[in-house]
Amino acid sequence: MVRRDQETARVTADPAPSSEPAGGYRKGGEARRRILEAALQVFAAAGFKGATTRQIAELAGVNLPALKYYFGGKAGLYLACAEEILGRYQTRMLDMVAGARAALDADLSPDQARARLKTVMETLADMMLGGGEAEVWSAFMLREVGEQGAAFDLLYERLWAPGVEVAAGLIARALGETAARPADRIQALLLISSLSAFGAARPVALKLLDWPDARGERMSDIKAALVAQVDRLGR
Amino acid sequence: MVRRDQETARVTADPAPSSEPAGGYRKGGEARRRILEAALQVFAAAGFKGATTRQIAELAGVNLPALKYYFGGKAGLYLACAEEILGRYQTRMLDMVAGARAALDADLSPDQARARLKTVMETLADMMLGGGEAEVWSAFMLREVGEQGAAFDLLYERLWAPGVEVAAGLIARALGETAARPADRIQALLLISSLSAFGAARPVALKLLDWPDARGERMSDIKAALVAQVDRLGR
DNA sequence: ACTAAAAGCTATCAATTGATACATATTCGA
DNA sequence: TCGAATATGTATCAATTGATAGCTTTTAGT
Repeated sequence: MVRRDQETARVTADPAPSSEPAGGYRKGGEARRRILEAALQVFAAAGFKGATTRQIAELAGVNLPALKYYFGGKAGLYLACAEEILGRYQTRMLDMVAGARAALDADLSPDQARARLKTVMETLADMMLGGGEAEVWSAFMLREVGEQGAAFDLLYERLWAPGVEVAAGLIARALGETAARPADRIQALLLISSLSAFGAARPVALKLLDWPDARGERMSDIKAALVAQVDRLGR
Repeated sequence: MVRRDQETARVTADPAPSSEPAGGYRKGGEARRRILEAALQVFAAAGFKGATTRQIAELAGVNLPALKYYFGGKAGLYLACAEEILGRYQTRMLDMVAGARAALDADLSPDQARARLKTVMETLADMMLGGGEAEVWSAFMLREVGEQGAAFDLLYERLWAPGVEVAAGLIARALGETAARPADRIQALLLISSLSAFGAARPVALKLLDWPDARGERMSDIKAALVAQVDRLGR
């Protein structure tokens, strides 16, 4: 599977404005946004290879060459999706992560660290499982984790590694340690990965629990279980 | 994506012996096994749609029509893989699961239940992460969980549901309950899903921990974290 | 050794898919 | 209003892919 880089692809292409078109035309940016939104959904549902450009174009309500025009091709569109997700995720999580980092740099008590970790996990659960648009982002990222695709490094450096590191730091502080040990990182990884029970494995989980969905009261049950796990860390 | 049923596919085909060929020819069964083995690996790595029949044929060292000859087509081969996995998994886990069930039916003490759950998790970790052939099976199943493909029902009924149910039963008993409550099932799901940190998300985990692999001493660290989680259940 | 069944192989087809050449339409600054 | 930049559309290509028709080779029973 050859995935040409977005830049490389656009060298052979003609006028394609990969970033936002300069002028701000009436319909131009609109089509670009619709394509990106459609691509997010289709890529999330089918992965890079499974998604077809025709599917995306149809869902976006544009014709096929529009994808090349705006993103240089399928690979460029995929990368643009990853960057879009990165931006949106950071917008949502930045305050919380920055707050946790600052608190860790200052003197955060073990109990405070534990409380913060609970909040982080609840927010993460809301985002990844809550039925909002972030659910699509999570599905996209989950595929990328498995496929080791073109966006892996980007998402790893900017999202996953910082996220796990903060969680590991909070765990370490909750246990009264000065810095995160490998065991803390393992616990952080296990904790975050357990969310996949209702993410990637949701069909199994819902069927097994005889739930129609994972909203409302049932979401509260999930969060309660997560909080309980945090509560018991190191005790 | 149209996936014809294996049987349907074989109606139009000619002499294809989907189950083991009658006679027991010298080379016949050998080729069939090689195809199945190759298909397991390729499907696990690329998913149903991502895998190509040519890839499988090449890895198996056979020509393309051999796939149709023995399995009726790509869809039939996929189903055969699922059944093969089911069989192999059950062979490995049956004793443990049956033992746990029997113990639950008899009077198992909370501490005994907890110890048994630890063993189950360690065995599961060895299978899913230990680098053996079962790792390929796990990858195959993980894709099926996400894609909700043709083998979903089969694997759910015969593998996932019984497995989670046993784990939930052990958790319930460990907590001194008489039967598994929904919260116990949730905990069981979270516990098992956390293994995906070193399954589907292994590249991320290894990079983050700066590990070359997850074997030997490092596997012990993972198991220790899992056992610790079980140890803290309900405490 | 002979025959029919079983197994294996080459060549090719039709459908799908990503890409793009090329024509047309729209927008906006002058 | 004119023209260049921008945007959208149609038609088509070449590569990939699953499938299979038809031929050859091997095997097992006699």
